[in-house]
Amino acid sequence: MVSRIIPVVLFLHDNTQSDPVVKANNNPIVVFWFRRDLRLEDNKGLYQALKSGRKVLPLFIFDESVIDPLPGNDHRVSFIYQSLASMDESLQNNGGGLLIKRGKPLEVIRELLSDYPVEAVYCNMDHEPYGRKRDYEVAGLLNDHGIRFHTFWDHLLLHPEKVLKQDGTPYQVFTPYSNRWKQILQSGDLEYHASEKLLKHIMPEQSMPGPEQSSLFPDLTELGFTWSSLKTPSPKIDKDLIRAYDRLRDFPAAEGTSKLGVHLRFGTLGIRNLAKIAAELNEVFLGELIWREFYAMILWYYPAVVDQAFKPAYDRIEWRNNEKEFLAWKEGNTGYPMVDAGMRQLNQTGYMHNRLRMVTASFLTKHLLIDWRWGEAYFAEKLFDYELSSNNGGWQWCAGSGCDAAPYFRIFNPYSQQKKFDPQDEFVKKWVPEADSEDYVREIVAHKKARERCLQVYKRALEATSNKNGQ
DNA sequence: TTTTGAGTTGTTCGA
DNA sequence: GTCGAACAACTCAAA
Repeated sequence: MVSRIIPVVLFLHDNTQSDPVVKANNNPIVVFWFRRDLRLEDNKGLYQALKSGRKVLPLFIFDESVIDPLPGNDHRVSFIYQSLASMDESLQNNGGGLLIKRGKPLEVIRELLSDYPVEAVYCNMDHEPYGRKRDYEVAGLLNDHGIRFHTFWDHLLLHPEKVLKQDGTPYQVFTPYSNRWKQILQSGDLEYHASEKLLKHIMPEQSMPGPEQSSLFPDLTELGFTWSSLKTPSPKIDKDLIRAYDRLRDFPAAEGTSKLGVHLRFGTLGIRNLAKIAAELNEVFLGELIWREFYAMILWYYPAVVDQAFKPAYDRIEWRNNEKEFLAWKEGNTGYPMVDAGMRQLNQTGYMHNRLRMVTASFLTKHLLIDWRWGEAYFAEKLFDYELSSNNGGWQWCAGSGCDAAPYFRIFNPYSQQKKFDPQDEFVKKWVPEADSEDYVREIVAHKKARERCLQVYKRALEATSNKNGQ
C-alpha cells in the first residue's frame, strides 16, 4: 500500500505579539472565525484570540459551495443557525455580537480585510480535505496581506501526526492505534480553555461597520433556508447512559447511545470534557471516541478514501447497482424488518442507531451488491450527525474495503441481528408496524441466495486482482 | 531482520 | 440446544 500523504500546512503560532499591518486611524482587531466549533466554552482558538490583547470580531460564514446544494429545509442548516443564534445572544450580553456572512470564504475574508483593521485571524483546524484546501487558500490570502493566521487543534483530541507507529508512519489497524492513543492522552491534552470567561474582549457591536446593525445577523430565510421540523438531540452529557453504554449500546430499543455525534460534529460540545468523562466512566464509550479520531486520521493521511476503496482490490467488485433495489433500500421497503426499521428511522428523524447502520450498510453492499459509495452518499444526505471521516470509515468497514475492515465473508444476517438485538421486536414494531401483516412487502432478495452471490462476486474481484498483480 | 501473534461489532455447519 | 471450527488470506505492529 502506497501512502498517499498530502503536504500538511500548519500555522501553529503562539506568538501573537507580531508586527501587524493595520490601518492608520483604527485600532487593530483580530477575527475569530467559527466553523465547526460552534460554542463559546472551552474553545481553544477562541480562547487564544481573546487573549491576544485586541478586540475580537467573531465571524461565521455560510459557505455557498457547501450549502447551495442542500435542500431548503436542511436540518443541519437549521441546527447551525440555531447554534449561532444562541452564541449571538451570549455575545450580545457582553456588548458584542456575531457577524454572519454568506458567500465564498476567500471572498468574504478579502472583503473583511477592507472593512476592518484586521491584525490576525484565528480559528480551529479542520481535518477534512475540503476544509484543509480552503484554509490553505485563506492562509495564502492573509499571508499576502501580511496578516497572521493562527490555527489550533480543537475538533479532535490528538492531531494525526501525534499518533504514529515507531517508524513514523500512520497506523492502519485500530487496536494498536487505540493503545498508543490512550498512552499519549494520559500525558495531557485535556486542558480546559476558559474562553467563556474572556468575552469582555469581544468587539463592541456598535463599532462594527455595516448599513444597519440588524444586517449582522440575517434571518434564516435571508440565507435561503426555512426551518426544519426535525428535533435536535440534546447536548447534555448523560453520565448514567455513559456508564451503561457497553451493556445497552447494541439494543436499539433501549436508546443506550448518547446521540452526541451531532454536537461533536458541529462543535456545540467540546471533545475534551466528553473524553475526560468517558475515560472515567466507560472504556467502551471512550473507544467510540477513539474510532472517531482513528477515521479522521485515516482521512488525513489517505484522502483518496473519499472516493476509492482503501484496499484497491475492492474497487474491482462488480457491483450490481440496481436502481430499483436502491430505492427500496432508501425507502425502507426491502422486506427485511430490521433493515427497513433502520432506514425509516433515518428518513424520519435524521438519525439511525449504530447497530442499524451496520445492518443496513451490510445489506446494501452485500445482499444487494450496491456500491458502498451510493449508501455513503445517502447517509451523508440524511444523517444529522454526518461526518465525512466517520461515515466513510464506517461504510468501508462494512463493505470490507476499508482499513481494518470486517472480513468480506462476514455477512450480517438481518434475521439473526433482529433476534439478537431486538428480541422483543420492539424497535422493529415501532418503525415497521406492518411487519407482521400481509401488507408487508416481500423480501427483495432471499437471504441465503444473496449471501452466496455476495461471496462469489467478492471472491471473483479479489482473485482477479491478485492475478493481475502477478501474485 | 525475522518472527510471531493478532485483528470492533458475524454466520453457518456439523459434531 | 450447544460448541468449536471454518470462513481467507493478509498485513500489521512490535518484540
